[in-house]
Amino acid sequence: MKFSKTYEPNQYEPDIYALWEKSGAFRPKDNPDADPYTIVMPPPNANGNLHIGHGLTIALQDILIRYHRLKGDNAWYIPGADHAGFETWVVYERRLESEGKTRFDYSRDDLYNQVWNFVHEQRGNMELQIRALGASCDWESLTFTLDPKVIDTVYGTFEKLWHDGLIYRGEKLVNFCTKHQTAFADIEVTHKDEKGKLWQIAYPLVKETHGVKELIVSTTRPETLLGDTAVAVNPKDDRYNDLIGQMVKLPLTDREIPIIGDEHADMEYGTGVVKITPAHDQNDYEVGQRHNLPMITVIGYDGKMNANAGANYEGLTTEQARRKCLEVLKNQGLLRGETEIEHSVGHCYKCDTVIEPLLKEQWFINVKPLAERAIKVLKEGKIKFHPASKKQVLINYLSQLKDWNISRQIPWGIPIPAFVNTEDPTDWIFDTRVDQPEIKVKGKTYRRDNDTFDTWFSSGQWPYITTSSREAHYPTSVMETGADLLFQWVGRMIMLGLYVTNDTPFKEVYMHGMVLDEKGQKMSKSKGNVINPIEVVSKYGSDALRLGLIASRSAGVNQAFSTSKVVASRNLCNKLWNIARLIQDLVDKGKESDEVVVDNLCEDWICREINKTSKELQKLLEHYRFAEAGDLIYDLIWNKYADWFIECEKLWKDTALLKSTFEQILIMMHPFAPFVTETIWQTLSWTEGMLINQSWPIPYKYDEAMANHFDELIAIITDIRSHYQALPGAQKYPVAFHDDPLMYKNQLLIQHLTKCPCVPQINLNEIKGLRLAVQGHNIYLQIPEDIHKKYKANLEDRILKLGREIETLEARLRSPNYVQKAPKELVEETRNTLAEKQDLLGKMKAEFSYI
RNA sequence: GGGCGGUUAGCUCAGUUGGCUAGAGCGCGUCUUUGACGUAGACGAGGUCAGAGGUUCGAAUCCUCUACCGCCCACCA
Repeated sequence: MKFSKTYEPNQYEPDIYALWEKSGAFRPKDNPDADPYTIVMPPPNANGNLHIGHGLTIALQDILIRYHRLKGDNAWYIPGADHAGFETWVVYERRLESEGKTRFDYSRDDLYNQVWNFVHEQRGNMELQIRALGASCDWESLTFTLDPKVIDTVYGTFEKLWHDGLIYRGEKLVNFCTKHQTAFADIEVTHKDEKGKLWQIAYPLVKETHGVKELIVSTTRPETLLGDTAVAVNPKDDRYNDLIGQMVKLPLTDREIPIIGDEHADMEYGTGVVKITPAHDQNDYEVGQRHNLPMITVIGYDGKMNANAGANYEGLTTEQARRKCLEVLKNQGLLRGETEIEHSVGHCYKCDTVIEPLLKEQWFINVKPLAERAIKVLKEGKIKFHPASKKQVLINYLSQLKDWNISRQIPWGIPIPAFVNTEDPTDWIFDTRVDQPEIKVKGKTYRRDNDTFDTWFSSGQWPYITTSSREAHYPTSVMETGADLLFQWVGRMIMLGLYVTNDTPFKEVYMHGMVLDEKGQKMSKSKGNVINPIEVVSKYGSDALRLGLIASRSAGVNQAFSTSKVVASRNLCNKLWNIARLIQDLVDKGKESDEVVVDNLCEDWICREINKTSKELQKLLEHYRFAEAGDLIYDLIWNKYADWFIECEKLWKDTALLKSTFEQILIMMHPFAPFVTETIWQTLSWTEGMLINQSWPIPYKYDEAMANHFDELIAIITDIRSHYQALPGAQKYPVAFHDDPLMYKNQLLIQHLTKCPCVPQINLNEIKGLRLAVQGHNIYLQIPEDIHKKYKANLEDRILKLGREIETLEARLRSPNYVQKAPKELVEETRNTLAEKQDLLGKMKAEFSYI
């Protein structure tokens, strides 16, 4: 294979990935002397396409995994696929709808099988996309969330919770979507602030007391009046507390309901009287529990008023019922006013239907003991968070967490392994024979619960399920996922992990923010601003996407996608490619020598820079500072290696060192740009094996003084170039020096890098021309006097600038506080710098006066 | 109502424990057809680090307040 002029990612990426995969490079090495390093991939939806967020998540995880693999750890990156219960079900139900069918046309088992086939038709796509992103994951360990081992573990956990009394079945108010016909956990409900109305309605007292004839309640939902079973006042409220125990006539009905005293009634709000509808409002439900109030359900699961609402209202939607109630109340003179308010309304996160709190029998987890344990562990600092602030946010959330409803009324998911006695609805048993609608136990018939688990109940167990075949890999090293999943997923993994394994599921958590569109807007299909990562890959390459995504991005912060960053990254890959092309060329033409000898300034210097970068890179990656790490390697490759070292080596042509340094650079760059680095490795004539399997570089030996000298040379050369650019005309003038060993030894190099005509050594009495403003050197551009005069303004600027710098330093040293209190080295350094600058200024001024 | 985060160059953003001349990419200006790369090279311009106060020898960085902008949680009838 040869190096083409530009790097064409598409030409190599699929083959390179196949090479890795076939060779088994993604499998953990299981080396007994090495440390395990484990990342579990948050499983993408099995039947979905990857979005740009997956691009980021895989980039971050794969950088860590490849880095640790190079460091010699037993790196294990475990891929997954999520059956995504509700998400997938919504997609499938839409498809049924388009065929004119509904879920009620089939049995649950039928539907399950249909969706199973649907998902398996789609599934390969997602996996191909993960490959295109370069994820070096162990495909043999791929776990699908409906694999038998997952279901077994989930059932085991359910059983354990059952036996420990942490699972209960109860009729409670649940968040119900009347379109999707299923309940949700609290966290799945999207709350939106909306404009609404607050109506005041009079409830007449049955018996006038102390001159009070009626109570006025305020409500945003007049239609629920039909289900009221009390009105509440605050027991401390002197206006009303002597009415407690009296009855009011419930308008629109012939019922009489009691006035009760309860703290829930806020004296400050409205009239201080609140209607209580235990069957349709969470607060009222709790009031109802405290006061043993009857619960009257007036809204059915279809979202329409039911028979309890009375013949006038039955069959109406809540919206229609609301209008009718208001109209009748108005006619009866009981509607006493309305005010505009803004209040928060729960919506289904998929279809936006208003979530109806409805009474339903469901399985709940008593989360309190689980949450308390998680809080304890978090407070002890057992799990490190990035960003750190997320830890407290999670603790706050867990502290107020309510019991978790894990039942879902959808057929796609893990069936709940519970059966009820057909003769006795309170007799539930645990049994895993969920493929049978009915079972017989001890002569009694039990019917299967047709509900499935909340997907997060199984995902919450992901770390110990996926690592079960290699126990040393649990707890996993780091959980890298989106910041939006802190409560939904991370919190639950911690709770369930502690409960089932007595250990935290991971040692650290890294959370990335959302990738927004270029304008900083959230991406969504409806806005049409979605960026497809695979399109970016095919246009710029997988590495460019990866580098572009991690650039300038810090933990937990939402940030816009930037095409210009992807382009810059693509250019970097091309740069690396061309460095390879040049080095290969030099190697081909050079003589055989494999001994690495560091004998030029630039060589000491590049060895030092590589060592420094390697050390710093390790530190940054261990602290999850991906963007800074990316910048650092960029700077090494482009600004140091290519711009200085390679330029110098065009003269020295030390092929052994070129080979060695370039290999080190490829290794360090590999986690960030796996494809181009491996492609280069496979293309170079002398490299063996695969880059992915190499070891992190060992530091070079070099001479620090030599490296420092090269820094001086850089300053000198830069100054010369700067003058060439600023001087009138395009003429390049000789660079003369006096009493300057560095210059003496590097004449050739200076000529090569500045294109100056010559580098003469001169005597003291020959000094003339323009002194370079480089401390500790006597270097002069030999420019004619007339040019020198024309250039006067520029020189004055330089002298003034130097003067300002000196003033700053002097002011600092004038302060006795600074001299006494600042660290000694710092003060010493300031003094030295000042002296050098003063010396230089003196010389420049003296020489300037000749003009 | 509670909590979290942001405000740094024209744009998008970095800036770890306070330290000397505040960085990057893109954009901008001038120059360069040097056989690795024009997806390039060289040089350069551009910042009162939102505002006010405080701590400190020293603050973009720590503390307090203010303004504006986001996000999350919460049962406000």
